[in-house]
Amino acid sequence: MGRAGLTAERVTLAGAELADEVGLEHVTMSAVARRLGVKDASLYAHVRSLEDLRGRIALLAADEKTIRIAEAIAGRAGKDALMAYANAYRSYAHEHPGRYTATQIPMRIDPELAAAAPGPRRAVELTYGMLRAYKLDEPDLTDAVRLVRATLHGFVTLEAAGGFAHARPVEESWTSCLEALHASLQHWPSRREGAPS
Amino acid sequence: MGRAGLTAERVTLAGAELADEVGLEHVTMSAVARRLGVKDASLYAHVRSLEDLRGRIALLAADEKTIRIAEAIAGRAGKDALMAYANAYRSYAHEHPGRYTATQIPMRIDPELAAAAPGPRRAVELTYGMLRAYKLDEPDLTDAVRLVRATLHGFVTLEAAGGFAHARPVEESWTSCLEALHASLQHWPSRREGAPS
DNA sequence: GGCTTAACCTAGGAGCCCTAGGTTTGACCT
DNA sequence: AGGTCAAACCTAGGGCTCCTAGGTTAAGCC
Repeated sequence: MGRAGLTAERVTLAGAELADEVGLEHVTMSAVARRLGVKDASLYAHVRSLEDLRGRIALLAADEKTIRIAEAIAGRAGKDALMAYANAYRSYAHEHPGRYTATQIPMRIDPELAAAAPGPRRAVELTYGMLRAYKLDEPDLTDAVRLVRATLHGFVTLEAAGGFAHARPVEESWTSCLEALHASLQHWPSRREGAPS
Repeated sequence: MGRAGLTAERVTLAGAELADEVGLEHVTMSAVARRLGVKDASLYAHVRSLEDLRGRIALLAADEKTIRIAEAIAGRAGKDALMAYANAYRSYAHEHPGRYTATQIPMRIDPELAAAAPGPRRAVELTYGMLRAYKLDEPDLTDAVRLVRATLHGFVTLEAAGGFAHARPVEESWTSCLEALHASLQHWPSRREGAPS
């Protein structure tokens, strides 16, 4: 039988696809190997361990998500940018639930591997840049970044976990929450006057 | 050898303790059995499966967390109640990280078991009650509940995952975010005038 | 004491992670 | 074209996990 042409990237991608289909917790070495038509032992030439594989999936997801967001907010500012950011964030989580949950694992990733991945670092830069229009100064700016990340992450994960059982359509709560978030940023507590539309 | 006097509750508690010590993903039938001085097969008389055990831990955690919050907000209202609620929420997550992560798992819990546990249902009631002082009407009220839950859950999980690497002390960001959240509730977008202090 | 129930056991199958060491393949070099 | 070498891929197997089936033992009740 011919060989599959495996590589760390291909293994990671197979794992990511599997994660989206069956959930990250069911991503196993054997399952990935089966999907690639290969024995599980063969994967260890490309990936150190299952945990390493999960870390690579997380890094891949971070990169993809960052790119999505960057495209979405390009050329926008203020409220426009916030909405684009949030919607890109949420739609990525919807389309790639397994990859997204991979990003929440406490990062015990190979440091040199993490250093090579631009995703996480760039994501932070994007968020700071997106908030620039609200004219916040440090340390308020960092607090605001954390509020935005917490709100989006929290909403998306609660939604995925089925935490919103009420009759009210989730979609409308989502836009309401974004409006409220925008208002928070505009009238940040420790600040005097308003900010852009 | 004498018998251990196992019961579903004791097994669940052992699992919860283990989860807080080593992380929920390392809570295994064998590990719980070892901790109880019993063979793993013996646990299946009390708990249907590993997933069932995880669900029971989640329910236990939901109950405990709800009680904590209820005690914290008793006799308070408005901003006072919001702060007490949030701090109780976060401190529970800090003290019981394993139990807390159990609450985020997509609930495939035995329905009749879930029906017997008052935690989740009561938690919702508490949150709605806590927000009463902000005088929001449906559907804004539900949206606000969702915003509060998302913000708290998001902040706490990002914090636990080591997502706040910046120099800014997390504690101060936390109070900032709560101030912002309070302001959001006070000036909810679709509403005219302000609300209580 | 006998009976019932439940608590706890041993034995074992199947699947998973990962290591050690062997074989084959493809690409490059002369 | 034939030789070389590193990589890709394999088989074999140990140890751990979840879970089932069926047997034994203790506790409570008449």
